[in-house]
Amino acid sequence: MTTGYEPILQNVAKQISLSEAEKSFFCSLLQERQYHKKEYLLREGSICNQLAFIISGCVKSYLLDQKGNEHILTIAIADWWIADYQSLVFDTPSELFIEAVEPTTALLLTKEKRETLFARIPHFEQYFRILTERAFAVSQQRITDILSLPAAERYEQFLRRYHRIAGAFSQQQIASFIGVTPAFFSRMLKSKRHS
Amino acid sequence: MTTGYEPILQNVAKQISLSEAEKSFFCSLLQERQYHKKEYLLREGSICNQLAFIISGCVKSYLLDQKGNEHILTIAIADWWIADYQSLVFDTPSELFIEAVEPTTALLLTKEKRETLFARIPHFEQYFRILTERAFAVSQQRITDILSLPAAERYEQFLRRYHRIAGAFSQQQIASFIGVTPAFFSRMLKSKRHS
DNA sequence: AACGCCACTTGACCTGGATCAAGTGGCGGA
DNA sequence: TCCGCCACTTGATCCAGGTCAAGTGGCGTT
Repeated sequence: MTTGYEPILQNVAKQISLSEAEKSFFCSLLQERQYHKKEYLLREGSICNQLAFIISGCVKSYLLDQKGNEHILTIAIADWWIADYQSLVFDTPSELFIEAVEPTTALLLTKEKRETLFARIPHFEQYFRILTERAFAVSQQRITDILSLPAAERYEQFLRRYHRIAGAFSQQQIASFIGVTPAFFSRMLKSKRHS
Repeated sequence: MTTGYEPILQNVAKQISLSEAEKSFFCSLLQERQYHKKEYLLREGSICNQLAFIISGCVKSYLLDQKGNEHILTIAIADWWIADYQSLVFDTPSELFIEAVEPTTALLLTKEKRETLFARIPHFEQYFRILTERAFAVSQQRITDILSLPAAERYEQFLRRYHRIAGAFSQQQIASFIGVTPAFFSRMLKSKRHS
């Protein structure tokens, strides 16, 4: 085992405990990959058949609407998994792009290899169950925020939840994440400053 | 075993197979409960410590914003699970109400009993992993819909996904689910009719 | 038959946020 | 040092959808 797998093993260890042999088997299923800034992990139209665990860097998933506007669905940094679950779970062509926001290193786990993993080490079912339950909870919260809060308060929420990484994102990206245009977002910040 | 557990056993059987003893143990953890129309399964402020599997009837989860407007987060009918995952997973007071839309029968599984279930029949980890992955995928889709589609198209999506149960809901509720006011929704339907 | 209730409709007006186009300003490259 | 690019700002105008208040109409009760 090289040391490159330490971050993911630590992440797994927070939920379940594994023998050395199991760790080793798990790591053998992963593939390390580097992405340069703006490189795609997934393109609209293709089927998402893998999950990516971010070792370093930063990644976003987004869709382009009819007018070509970008809407960011998720942001992932080190120690997070990212995938298009819609496509992964239902085996349908993805509507999303997943793209590196900065130079990024990730560990890839294909759908098939994940099945192998579940078959050999059923404990991983628990790991992914817990992870998905959390992701689902966060996703539900995002829906209620969008439905019930004005843009300025959605921005507050964003700052509360992502302040550690807010610096890595341009205003345009943050605007897209909270669901407003860059122009409106700029005005919003201005009105915040003198108040 | 009474026959009241058939629907949930069939639902489980779609994902995992169980021995008779396991089925019996699983059912022993469930509690059946009836709710009349407008009765609450969960109130804002309390901690959600159970999941509900709907046997018959119909249930909605929603939040009330500062102005008292209702925003429906999810709709659940027979054969679906419902809970406030935000509250369940992070042990925080719920911001949601969960309420019966019609007379409803549900099977309740508390958080603690679910843990017991996982400890005794680890296979249930897989069942809940699969369920949660689907729920998460649907939830992500809902976010992209809200971010990228105008109200009329969100209504189309609603009809596509829930047409079997659309009849059970008043216009006000549908309006709330797609995220518009009843007044605007009424106008939207009108303009749809002569076109 | 008359009443009350509740869902829905409709009109007049308002507003958060979008659109489009013209700046400004900082910073990296040759 | 100058240029070009790119992120951000700002102004003018527009529009989807909200708000509020006054109907309409169906249906269950007495």
